[in-house]
Amino acid sequence: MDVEESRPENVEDIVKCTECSSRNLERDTIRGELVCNECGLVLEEGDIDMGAEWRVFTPEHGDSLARTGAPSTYLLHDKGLSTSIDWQNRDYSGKSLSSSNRSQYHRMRKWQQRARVKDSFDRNLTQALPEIARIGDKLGLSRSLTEETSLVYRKALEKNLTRGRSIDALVAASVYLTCNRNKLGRTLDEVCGATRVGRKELTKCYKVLKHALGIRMDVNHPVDFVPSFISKLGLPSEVMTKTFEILRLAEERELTYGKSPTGIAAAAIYIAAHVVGNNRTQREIADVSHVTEVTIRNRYKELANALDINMHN
DNA sequence: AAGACGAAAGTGGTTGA
DNA sequence: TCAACAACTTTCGTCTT
Repeated sequence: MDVEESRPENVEDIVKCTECSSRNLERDTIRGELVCNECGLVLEEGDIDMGAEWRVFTPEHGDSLARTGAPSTYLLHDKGLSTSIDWQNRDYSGKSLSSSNRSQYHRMRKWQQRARVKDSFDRNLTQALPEIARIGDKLGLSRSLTEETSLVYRKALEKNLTRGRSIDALVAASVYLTCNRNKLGRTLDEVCGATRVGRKELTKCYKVLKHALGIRMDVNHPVDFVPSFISKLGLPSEVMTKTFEILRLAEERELTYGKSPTGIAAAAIYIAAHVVGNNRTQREIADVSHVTEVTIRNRYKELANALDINMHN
């Protein structure tokens, strides 16, 4: 019943040495270790030194050395770098402003707004960037990836690719391109499903984008999809290792050319799962890989025959 | 009953004239 | 731009476990 007991031990909880039970412990902030002074056992390591790396003699001195602010980000149309003027009519100490000052601030705010979203470029971005963030969230993409996506989108804007195209479609294409470039193994349909954009429009935009930005993309390989599929199927890493082995052989023997990489990946996983004894049905694998059972069947027969793999065990 | 299998017909993308 | 083509899908009846 004691909740405190089940709580995972954190650094501050360690009060006794596990070796000699001494309470004479010392935290070495330079090395980031918690050391027992009696027997020398290191109880914790890899602790992060939160201190500044400079020495400060007066408070003003400290302020002058600090160089952090809010992080710059491509996800805000002005990269979060522009000044914002508070809407409250108070000065820095919280006192109300005089009426003449108030009208002055009103004018300043107005011009600030105009300067911030100054042209169609920025207006476009203020629409597109939240959409990128939204899609990224839906697809479970990392922060750095959405940042990269917005960078791609900015470049697309600079090349005037929006003319005659919807912002949403271009955003979706940017997301898909960034995913591909980083070998995330996201399928076209997944990206499609996270947006309001049709499949056809997306592929069209994607091609234009790729061409305009001069990005040479090596074709997707089956291996790129494996980690994502494996985790969706809840299969152990053992199966992943086996799958990679199968795929390596398959590429060597040129069994993969002209075939859909997702189909090959799905088939290899199907084989690997059986070999390892952690079976999944064709249906289950078909669902996560977005290919049909028939395709998995055709591919896995080919692979198993060519690589001489016995499935029945 | 569930899963695997394979035939047949249809669809969308690529290629080459 | 069009036809030919391979890969893939959908559908469905049959076989196996």
